Amino acid sequence: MKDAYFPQEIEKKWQKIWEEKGTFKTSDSSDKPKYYALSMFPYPSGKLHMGHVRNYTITDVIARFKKMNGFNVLHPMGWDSFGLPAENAAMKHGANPENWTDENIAYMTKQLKMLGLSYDWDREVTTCKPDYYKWTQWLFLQLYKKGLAYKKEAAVNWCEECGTVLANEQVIDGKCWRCDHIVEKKYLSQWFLKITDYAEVLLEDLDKLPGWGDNVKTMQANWIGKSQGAILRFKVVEKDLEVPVYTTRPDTVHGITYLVVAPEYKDIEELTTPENKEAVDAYRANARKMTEIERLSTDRVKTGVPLGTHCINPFTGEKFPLWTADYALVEYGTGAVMAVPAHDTRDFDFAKKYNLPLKVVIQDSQNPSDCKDAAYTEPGVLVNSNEFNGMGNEDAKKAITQKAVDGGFGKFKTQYRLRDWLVSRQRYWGAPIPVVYCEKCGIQPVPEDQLPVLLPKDVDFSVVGKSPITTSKTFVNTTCPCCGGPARRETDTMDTFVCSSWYYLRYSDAKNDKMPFAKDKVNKWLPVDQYVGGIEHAILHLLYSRFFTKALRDMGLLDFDEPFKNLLTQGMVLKDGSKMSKSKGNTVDPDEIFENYGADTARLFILSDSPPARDFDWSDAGVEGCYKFLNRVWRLISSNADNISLNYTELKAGSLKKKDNDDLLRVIHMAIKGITNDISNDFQFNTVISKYRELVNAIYDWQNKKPELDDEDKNILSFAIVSLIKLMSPVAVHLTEEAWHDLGAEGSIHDVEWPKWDENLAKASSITLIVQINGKVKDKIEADEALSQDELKALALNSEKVKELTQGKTIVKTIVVPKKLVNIVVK
RNA sequence: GCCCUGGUGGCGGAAUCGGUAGACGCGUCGGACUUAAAAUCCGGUUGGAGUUAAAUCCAGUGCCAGUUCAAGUCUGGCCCAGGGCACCA
Repeated sequence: MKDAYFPQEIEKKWQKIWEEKGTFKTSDSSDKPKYYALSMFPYPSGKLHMGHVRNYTITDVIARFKKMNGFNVLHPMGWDSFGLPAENAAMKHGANPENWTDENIAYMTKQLKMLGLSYDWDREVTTCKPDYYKWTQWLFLQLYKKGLAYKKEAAVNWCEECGTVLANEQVIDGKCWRCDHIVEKKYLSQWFLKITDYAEVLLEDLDKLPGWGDNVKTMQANWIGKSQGAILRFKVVEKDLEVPVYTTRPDTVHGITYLVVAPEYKDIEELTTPENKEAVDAYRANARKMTEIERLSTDRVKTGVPLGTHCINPFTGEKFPLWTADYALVEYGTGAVMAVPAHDTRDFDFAKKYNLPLKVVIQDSQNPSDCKDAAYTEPGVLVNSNEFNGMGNEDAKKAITQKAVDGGFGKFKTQYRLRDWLVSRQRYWGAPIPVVYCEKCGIQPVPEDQLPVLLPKDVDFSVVGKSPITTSKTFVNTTCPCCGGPARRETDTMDTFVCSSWYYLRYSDAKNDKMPFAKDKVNKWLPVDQYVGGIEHAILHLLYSRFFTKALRDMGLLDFDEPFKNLLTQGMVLKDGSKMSKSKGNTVDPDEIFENYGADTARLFILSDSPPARDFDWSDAGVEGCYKFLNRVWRLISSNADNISLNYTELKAGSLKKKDNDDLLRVIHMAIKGITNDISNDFQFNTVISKYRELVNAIYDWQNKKPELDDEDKNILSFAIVSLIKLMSPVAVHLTEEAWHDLGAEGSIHDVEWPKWDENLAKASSITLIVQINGKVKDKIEADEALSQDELKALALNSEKVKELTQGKTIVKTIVVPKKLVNIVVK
């Protein structure tokens, strides 16, 4: 074994050997229980960043740990390779998105291999390749057959910068998720996936995911936005029309003093009198011009105009006016709101501004309010509400809705905020939506035996204002699969999130050319046992994937309800307290770290300083520290190469004659126990690495006190070093392999079993008894752990310290915690 | 406004059940080795009081109460930071 540690040399060597020997291939047939460890696959943007390094290292260590613990592990990797950056790069450089993507994949693959990740590359999936997107298209057709994919004209989010529509989930604070451009509303005919059919079960099944963090589950629950209430219908006085409203507060129905419809409400023109038309039209035109951000700003002063017509409250017979105001949203509920200014803060503000009346119908019986200064929105008892007076408002919600049901003017209603998923994109670099339009036959799905619908090559990427794909004559013009007549192909492609909604299924059967995956294989490997990725996908990818899994289950393609059993959302990688980004110029290039320190140092460091779920602050000194530690480990092994034998005798409790050797044996067992528990318990890799250091420090300390080693010493040292190598092998994958072979081992360290500990040895030989007086530590006594509670008590009371401090005081009582502590309570 | 997460030394962070607060590392200070430096090794490092040095004592886990023999940990009420949702009726 060489004296000095040369990571660059040994890392390349082992990467090559592992690849040749297929060390990390996964077999479909194995007696071992399965374990599926998965990182969110990357977009091939060009180069890995530290966020990738962190993500993949975490998953890799998990995969290796599970493999050593007897699992048949699936740990695959692939590329989320459709999407706009490739197309933008193509437009800028006159290249083809495919070439740009391929080059990036090749470079990033090389980087992943340099990191020493244990992927089974035979299962690689690349979403932009026809052998993958054929099945994305096939799945789209299955959704279409089930009525879960449909086309409709709707107000949609449009990003001018990206030249395409976006899903609701891709609009962040009124801006495009990708380019930050302000999103506009457009009326367009677009393809949607009917995720709303699954709103209830997507919400309910969050309870089946104890392995997900509450933060992600709450974000999804908020996004789905379930509320329970009622639809109430109000007759219009001047017209033969009704206005239905959705409300969660039917208990306040007697307090309605006006009603608001959204400026885009479908019957608004009918509901406007000729005298009010001019003002209403102007208001609506103005609302149209406003951006979503302006319109949805909560601190904006509410505005509106009266329509001139009125409704009748069926509960009171009272007549009240209709208004239009942009605080009513056309896309939620019915697009109309019953206004109860006394019990809703928004209605209160609006009523105040326009001097609309206010009627109190709910009161806190202890402390009634007249609601002159603020709306009363807390629970209470009904007043001014006819037969419901005196009823608690929660009961009244049911009773009043029931009256509306009985009277034929209302019903109970559960409402969700979740909207259907808009999946068409007016871009080239995506999976073409497999549909053609025929003048005679209408929308026709492409027959399955004609899949894939390939992306055309004869496109002009320099076009502005439309999708490049529309410039391909060979693509656009086609024949109708139904009548054989001339037809036009759909030129929209699918949102990349469609491709990524099922890739984790494909890994189970990546080479299948008859099906997206075989049912037995997908059922064997899925659900994913541990999914690791960034929090930014809390709603987008993770919600879409859950929807896909449930839809595919209902089609009989698979037999499980949820795709990801456990989810670890890793924190961001920061530098100097802020997120690494090119614009801030605080990025660290993984290549430089590999070159200067090696991949093992990078892996060790990225796991060392913070628990995986928390943000990680990159520091150059920290990297240096990890590199030094690996050198220290290397020296420990290389300087002892002659003293270490892989054929050491197994050491049991009491088998060692020397006290210091027995102590070291205990330290080793404690390390095995501690490290195993830290990984098993939420993957606390930062403390795992502390324990590596403690073990190494302990071995050095032990050795520094021994000028000469006899047979017993050599035996315990061998056990110590072999245990250390095994424990470190999931993290320092190259160094441990090199050391393992230098010590004369035959097979790979990555095929050995995880070490086991003996409970009797995983603790110190004696205990430190803590002696407290009134709960404060006053003394520490080394004691035999076999001592009884009475003996411990006696020991504590006999301590000089205690005698001194209790002198002249009364001992009220004494609490003994076995093997740990004695607390003496004195007055 | 609602929801989630977090708040512990100069810094990152540790502390299964309520039972030694600050593991391990970074930084820093001192020492050894060296002609010197690097590398390496050894030691100190929460604050304050105290002492030639020690011993020792006091305070301390965002704030205020509470429960308990004992609270970083449990309960109630706040404050702050990060993230999510938001005129959703």
